[in-house]
Amino acid sequence: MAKPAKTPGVTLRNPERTRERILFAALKEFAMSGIAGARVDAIARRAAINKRMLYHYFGSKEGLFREVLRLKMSQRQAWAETLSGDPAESLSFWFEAACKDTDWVRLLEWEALQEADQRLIDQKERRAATTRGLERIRQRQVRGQISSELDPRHVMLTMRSLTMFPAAFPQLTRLIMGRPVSDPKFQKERAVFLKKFAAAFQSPTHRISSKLNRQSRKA
Amino acid sequence: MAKPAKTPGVTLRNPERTRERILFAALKEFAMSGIAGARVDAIARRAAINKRMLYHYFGSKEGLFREVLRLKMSQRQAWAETLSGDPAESLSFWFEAACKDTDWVRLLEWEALQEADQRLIDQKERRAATTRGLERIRQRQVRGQISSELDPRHVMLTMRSLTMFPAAFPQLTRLIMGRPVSDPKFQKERAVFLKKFAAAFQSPTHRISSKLNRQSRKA
DNA sequence: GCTCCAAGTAACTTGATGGTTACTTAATGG
DNA sequence: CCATTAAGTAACCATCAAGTTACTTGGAGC
Repeated sequence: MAKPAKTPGVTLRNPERTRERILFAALKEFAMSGIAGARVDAIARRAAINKRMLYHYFGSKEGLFREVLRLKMSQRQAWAETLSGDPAESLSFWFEAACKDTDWVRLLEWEALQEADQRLIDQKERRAATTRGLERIRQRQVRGQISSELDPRHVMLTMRSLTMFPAAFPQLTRLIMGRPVSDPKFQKERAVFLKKFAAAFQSPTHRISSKLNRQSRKA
Repeated sequence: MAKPAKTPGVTLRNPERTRERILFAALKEFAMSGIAGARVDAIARRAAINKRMLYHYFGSKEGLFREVLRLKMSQRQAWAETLSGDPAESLSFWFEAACKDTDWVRLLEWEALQEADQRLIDQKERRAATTRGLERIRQRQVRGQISSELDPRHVMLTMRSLTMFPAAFPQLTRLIMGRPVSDPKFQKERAVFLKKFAAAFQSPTHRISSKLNRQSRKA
C-alpha cells in the first residue's frame, strides 16, 4: 500500500510542526522572561512537546534563543524592505508596529541586557539590513523628504528611539502619559504627535514653506 | 571605662556600613543580571558580607531589589530637580547622563521587562516627580523655549526616548552608529546632534524666524 | 513483513541557588 | 558585671531546573 501520501498534517510524527511549535512557544516564553528567566519546561509545556525534543532540535536553551531571534529577525526584515515613504508616515507606522509586536521589542531588550558585549547574533545580516536602511534614508534626503543637513545614522537612531521607546519602557510611558501603552487611545494620540513631530526631519526650507502655507490658508 | 565613644568607623560591628555595602553591591549585580539573573551569593561576595545579613536587612532578593531601585531613584530625583534650561541643553545633558549612569538605565529596563503590569515600586513618589517634570515643561512653554502647540506629556516622552534609547539598546546603537555607546566620540557627536535637533521643540514661529535670519544673513 | 533511523517519551542526575537553622560574639544600658 | 539585643558566621537543606540516559515507536524503503 503506497498509503495516501501522509494525510498531510495528521501524521503522528511531524518534525516540522514540532519545530515550529517549539519556536513559537519559545518566542513567547523568551519575550516574557528572557533567556535566564525562561523555563525550558515551560516552553515544552506550552509547545505541548517533550522537553527532550527541544534539545533534539536546538541543542540548548541558548541555541533555541538564537534561533528564535534569527527567525523573528528575518521575518521582520523581509517585511520592512517593502515600505518606504516620508518620515511622517514611517515614524507613526513603526511606532504602531512596535506597540503591536511587543514580543519583538522585548526580545531586543533582553538581548541588550544580556549583552556580554560579545558578537551579535546575526551580526552580518543585521549590518547589511542597517546599511540598506541608511541607504533608504539617503534616498529620502535626495528626494527632499529629509533634510540633507542631518547625518543619516543619527536620523535612523532618532527614529528608532522615537518608535521603540514607549513599547520598551511601558512603565515610564504609563507614568508620563497616564495610559498604558496598550491603550489604543494612547497609540492613536502618539501617532498623531509623531506625524507632527516628524517635521523635525524635514529640511528647514521645506518646513517653513509648508508651515507658512498651512497658516496662510487659515488666515 | 566609658570607652572612647565607638572610635567612629573602625568598630567591628557596623550596621550602616554593612547595609550600604549590600545596597551598592546589589545595585551592580542587579544592573548586570536583573532580578532573576542576579545571584544572591554573588551580591554577598561582592559586598564582602555574609549572605545571611542580606536577609537580615532586606528579607528577600526582591525586597533588596526594591530597596535598590528606591535608593537610586531618590538620589536621581533629588539631583534632577536642581537643573532647568532650554531643551537643547537638557536633551544633550540627560543623554550624557544616561550614557554615564548605565546602571540606572538598565535597572529601569529590568523593571520594564519583569513588569507583571503590577503596581510600580515607588509609584506615588514617581508620579509626583513626573508631575513636577511636566510642570517644568509648561513653564518653558510659557517662556517660549518650547512650542505651546505641543502636549507636555508628549514632549516629555519624546525627550526620554531621545536621551535614554542609546544606553538602553547599545547593540542597536552600535549597529547603526558603528561605535559603541561608551565611545566618547559617539557621545560627543550625539550630543551635538541633539542640540541641533532640539529645535524641533521650539515653536514654528521661533524656528522660522531664526532660520530665516540665518539664511538671509548668508544671502 | 522486516530493518533501520528519526521522532518521541519518561524518569533520572547533577549542580546551583534562594532561603534557613543554630550558633557565636560585640556592644549597650542598667 | 551582667542581661539583652542586634550583628555576624558557617553549615545546611529543599527545591528547582537544565540537560541526559535509556528506552519505545512510527514510518519509509526494500
